[in-house]
Amino acid sequence: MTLPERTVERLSEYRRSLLQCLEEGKTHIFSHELADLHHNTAVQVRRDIMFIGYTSMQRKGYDVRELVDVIGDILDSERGLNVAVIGVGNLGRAVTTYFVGKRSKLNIIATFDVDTTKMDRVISGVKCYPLSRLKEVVEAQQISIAIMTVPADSAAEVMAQLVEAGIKGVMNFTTIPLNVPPEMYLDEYDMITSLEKVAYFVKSSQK
Amino acid sequence: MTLPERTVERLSEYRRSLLQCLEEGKTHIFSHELADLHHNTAVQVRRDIMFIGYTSMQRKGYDVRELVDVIGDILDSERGLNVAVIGVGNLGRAVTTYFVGKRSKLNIIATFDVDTTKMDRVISGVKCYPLSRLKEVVEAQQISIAIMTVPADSAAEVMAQLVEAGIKGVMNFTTIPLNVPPEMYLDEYDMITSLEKVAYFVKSSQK
DNA sequence: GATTGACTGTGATTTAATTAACAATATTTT
DNA sequence: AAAATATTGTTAATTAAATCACAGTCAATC
Repeated sequence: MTLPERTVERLSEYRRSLLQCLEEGKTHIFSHELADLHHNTAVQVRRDIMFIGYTSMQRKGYDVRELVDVIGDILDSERGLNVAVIGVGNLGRAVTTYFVGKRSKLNIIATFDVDTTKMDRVISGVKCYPLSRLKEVVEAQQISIAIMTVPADSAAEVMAQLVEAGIKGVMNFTTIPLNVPPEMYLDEYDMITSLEKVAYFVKSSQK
Repeated sequence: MTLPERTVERLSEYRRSLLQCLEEGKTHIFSHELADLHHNTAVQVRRDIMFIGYTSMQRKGYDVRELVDVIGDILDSERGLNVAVIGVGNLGRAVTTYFVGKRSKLNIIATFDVDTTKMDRVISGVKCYPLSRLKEVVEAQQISIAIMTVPADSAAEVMAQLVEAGIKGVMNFTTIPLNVPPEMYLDEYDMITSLEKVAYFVKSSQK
């Protein structure tokens, strides 16, 4: 059984808040509290939690620790997954520093770039390799996920190399939509679209 | 009438491809061609275009130029909207350079940061102001949209200042969900969630 | 000039996601 | 210990989004 996409997203977000709760020493949390933290309703929270089959201490709210663990069982792979960032521009650097240090089963363990002057640079402890060594490094280090932050004009070509290298899932931040074979999971995010959407709704609300 | 959120997103994406077509001298495009460019179906494209009330030259496909203009009428504000980037870290810089130069009715015209050593630095032609001058600059330059790229721990406080300054729409890239008054439009994007989602679907597909 | 083929535009249907409604349960209050 | 309260888990209803199915149109072909 695979969960609805939106539920997966929300679980990831809930977990972040729950970990925060743990740090603050909060051991139990009600559905409406979790909802309030996420522009969300209590019913939605309960529904999401129902999907993963966890059930609470009735009337005391959810046990934060347990819930974190159950979400972990769902979202994380047992041994963790290795991730590479492709393209060490501003965005690539931002993403890399963003992730490193976040406790997680996802480890960014390599970055790649065509620009050989960037080789062996280390960003937040992560080493940069030449793109030509992609396949070799991906195989040696068992990297299964790639984050694409290359310029739009090289995206298609680089994508082909990722497929060839055996990457299983891609997070695409370039502004052009990419095509991938069906067995590969692809998620795309386009900042310009997001901003245009904000602009549209701002505009609509004003008149 | 406001359009469905997803339609708005897709229109923004279509426009990008259409502009690309124009550059290549392609004057007409079929719904299925546009669909193929966007992991999408021809019906969905036609439905989206139907929403904006444009109708094609039957049988020749859509007139690319006209369609770009119609989408512009929908998405863009007449005089354009001014945008500020709040937080000049890696991500803030990436976003800024990303946007500048893209022909668009959205102009990033200022960045803000608390770190005063960054003042008067210019990123891709955009000047950096101290956060303390937010309200003043926002009013003087009629900035209506903010892109939040500050560290998580200062996000809530900065958000309050944005509200106070009269910002109408916010694109939030910090990892904590923000609360805004109902008249303000907020869109949030969380890279960690996206990546965890990719990991989940990679994991699910493998067993 | 009838017939075919290639598209578009759109009502009807299906599927996915959210929300409402409420029974069940545990806790506190009276 | 009965009544009131707060909260969950879940079925049913609703809404939003995507897809199907097909009539209508134009241009090309027979």
